[in-house]
Amino acid sequence: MTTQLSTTSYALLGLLVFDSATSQTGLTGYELKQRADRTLRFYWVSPAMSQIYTELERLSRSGFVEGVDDNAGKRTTRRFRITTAGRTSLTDWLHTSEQDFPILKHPIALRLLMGSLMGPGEVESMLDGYVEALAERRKELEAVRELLGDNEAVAYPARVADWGLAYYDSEAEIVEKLRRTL
Amino acid sequence: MTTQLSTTSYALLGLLVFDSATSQTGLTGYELKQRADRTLRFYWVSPAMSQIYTELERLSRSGFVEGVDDNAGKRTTRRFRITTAGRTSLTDWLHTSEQDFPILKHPIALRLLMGSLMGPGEVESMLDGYVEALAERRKELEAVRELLGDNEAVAYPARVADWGLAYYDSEAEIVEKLRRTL
DNA sequence: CGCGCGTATTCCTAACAGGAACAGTACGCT
DNA sequence: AGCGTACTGTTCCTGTTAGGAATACGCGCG
Repeated sequence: MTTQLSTTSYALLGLLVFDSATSQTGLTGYELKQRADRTLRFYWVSPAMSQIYTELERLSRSGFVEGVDDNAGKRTTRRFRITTAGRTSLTDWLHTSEQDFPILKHPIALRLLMGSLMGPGEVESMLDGYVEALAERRKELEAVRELLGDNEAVAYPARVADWGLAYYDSEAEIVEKLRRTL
Repeated sequence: MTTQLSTTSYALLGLLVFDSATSQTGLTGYELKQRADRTLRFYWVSPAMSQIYTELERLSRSGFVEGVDDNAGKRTTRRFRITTAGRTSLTDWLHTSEQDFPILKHPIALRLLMGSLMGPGEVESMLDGYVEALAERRKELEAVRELLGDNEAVAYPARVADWGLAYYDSEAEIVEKLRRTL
């Protein structure tokens, strides 16, 4: 009897697993959001704050995470750790679930589709802007990649980062080539 | 005073513009869904039926589309056409709005992040499965591309399709290379 | 004629985004 | 010491989106 969770739930569980490798105390919702912003957003979405807290609530009810009140300092916050049940659920998911195809929401491609409704210079400058944005993104991801180094413990995250970098490179190349055909 | 619409709204308006080039009668919500499934889903999401109808309702209230009852045949359906106001709104959007960065929801990359929690063979077979799915997708998009041909009227959609094909190729290459490093 | 499939629409529910609101904490500046 | 500001931490609200179930008509086929 496995409780059904959303992919985003499992993504958060994953973050908590990685945290548990180096820390006993667990993470607050706020900290979880920061980690998601740093890494998850490149390959998935970084969930809204509101969603993180509701997700933690749900995971907590299912027994996959446990929230402990932290009274260090006057202010009380809740720190969440993954439970063994949570670990099991996560690995079960990794083993069994259908992997579905990536979803792309590509506003630039969508606009290009209607390129005939735009002026000729406009399409070009849109694509140029996109190439710039890609370079920026690449730089951000590069910083993450360097942080990972060649540490064996984070070999998989490093591979994913490399994947992302290669993707940005190829995307930039495709768009530049495309721009020249206009 | 431009009414604020979602990107998906504009995507639907775009479909209606293209339709209006070849037909007077307009499209039903159902037909709109089919067109979205055929083309939009590669670069954006194909909205759920429920969303298409609510979107049409909203667009209709804003005066960007007009719905006409169609009594040909015994059954009454509503067919929607874009209005001149709708056209204006769409081109305004193409001209002025911020273009934001694509959003990728990549379940495979997400799983690979947690590769250390999976068995060694599992990661490989996951990637293999993905490469296969990519090939299938590519074939579907190729069919769309061939439909477009080198017709000047759909030059932009053809370019977007080419972009998509190049993306699938590069993605497959990256993943295959990645798989070899495991 | 009855069955199944494609067409067409509506409704319901849960997930999700985004931001406002609120409050405590830390730190530097004067 | 007091003040402002930025960061941390959580909750709430509203609207949007996803997904699927439910309904119903039409058409063609055995």
